[in-house]
Amino acid sequence: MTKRKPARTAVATPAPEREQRLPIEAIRAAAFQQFAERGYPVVTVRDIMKACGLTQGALYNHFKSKDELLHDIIASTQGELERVCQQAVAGAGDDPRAKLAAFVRVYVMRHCRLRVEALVANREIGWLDAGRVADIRRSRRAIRDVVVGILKQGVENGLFAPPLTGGRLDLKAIAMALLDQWTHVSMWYGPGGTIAEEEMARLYADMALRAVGARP
Amino acid sequence: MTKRKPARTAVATPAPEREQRLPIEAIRAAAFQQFAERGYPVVTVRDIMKACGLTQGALYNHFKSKDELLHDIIASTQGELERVCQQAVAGAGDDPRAKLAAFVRVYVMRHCRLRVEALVANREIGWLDAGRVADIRRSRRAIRDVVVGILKQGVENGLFAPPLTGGRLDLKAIAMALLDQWTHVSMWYGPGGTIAEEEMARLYADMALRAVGARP
DNA sequence: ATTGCCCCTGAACGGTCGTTCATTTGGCGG
DNA sequence: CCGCCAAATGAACGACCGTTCAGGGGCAAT
Repeated sequence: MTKRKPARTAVATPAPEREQRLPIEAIRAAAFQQFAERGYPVVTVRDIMKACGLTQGALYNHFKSKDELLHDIIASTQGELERVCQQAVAGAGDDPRAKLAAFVRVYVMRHCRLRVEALVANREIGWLDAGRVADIRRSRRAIRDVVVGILKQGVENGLFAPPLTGGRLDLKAIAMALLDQWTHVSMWYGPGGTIAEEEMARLYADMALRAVGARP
Repeated sequence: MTKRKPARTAVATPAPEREQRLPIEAIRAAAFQQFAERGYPVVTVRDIMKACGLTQGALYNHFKSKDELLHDIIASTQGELERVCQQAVAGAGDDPRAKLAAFVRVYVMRHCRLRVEALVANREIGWLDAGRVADIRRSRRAIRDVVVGILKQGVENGLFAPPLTGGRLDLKAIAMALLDQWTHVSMWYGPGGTIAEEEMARLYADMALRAVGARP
């Protein structure tokens, strides 16, 4: 994100990368990579299109604007995240401890494995104009509410005993704190690290269950 | 951060804001505000200077470049954060539980109170060029190592029993996870919220002590 | 009154940006 | 072999960027 010019790692193939089947998919992939590495506002349309072997003008055969391209790739990532999270919870039985563990496992592993996509979806959302940003925020709130729901169930069943906030129980704040932790794994987890995704997910699940005071 | 043009909230005073004593301080304050609201790359030099009643060229009487301005305000924030964190730990006695609680308290309260500064220091660091980013990263590592040190002491004294990662104890990963949580309070905590800074700090300290398995 | 200095002004410069569009390309059904 | 149309080209456009710089006060010391 530091240098403003593309890194140009190698000059072996004049047509960079291997040919993607659909040009629109190649554009999406190149945009993901470049937005993640250098940030939306400094990545130019020319950069993206050069990275998939086309010229600037060709972008507008597939997207109305650079802004729509960003929304497209963020929305697809965010939508699938919401889907897999809800699916993980739904398939974890009735025990809120199992639900929370399943949620953390899916959420953290996805943020490790799809590091680039998660990074773009979480960091570049602010560049969308007001109209497009609304449904992304809605999806985020939905995910947060899934966590709040699990916590609420656990508290009602007497299985969770989370810390209080000023004498009161604020599950929304706790859910935000936990989600911040899980989300930002994508900022520093690297495949070069010594910890496998599986172990990462386990660590975070353990910490979450302890933080909310889950009965053993 | 969405709109590219300054918000222009009111037109009451043609000279916006009240007069700051030193122009250089006014520039710093305006830059903080604008970078936090809209992001470094889309805030222009003209925007910043207009916000403190000057014209573009005057910036270069105080800073060598826009880049140096960003580094200046980030480095001062980061430096003071490092200072207050180390001071909090030093003045908390020998019990690692008290040290950790004191650290979290200072760190979280600072990220609530100085929301704007924390936001800029954490989000805009990537726009600095490689030379300037180095000492910011060093300071961040130093802060992380303070946390790792507290955890290590607690484990050695048998006062902390943190979760394992693949059979091994990875204090660095745990410290990163906790710091992510504490740092990103500045992303969603607002003075409009119903939770006071004090209670926020207490909540996060409670969660941290539970997460690392502190003995009661 | 004059000097020197600091600070500010605002036009100007060379680039680069997102986007448009007239034109060319290329593959395919007939 | 022809016509067709979606898709790609690359020059062009207007706007705006960070930075420079010659010129112009204002004010303290001389």
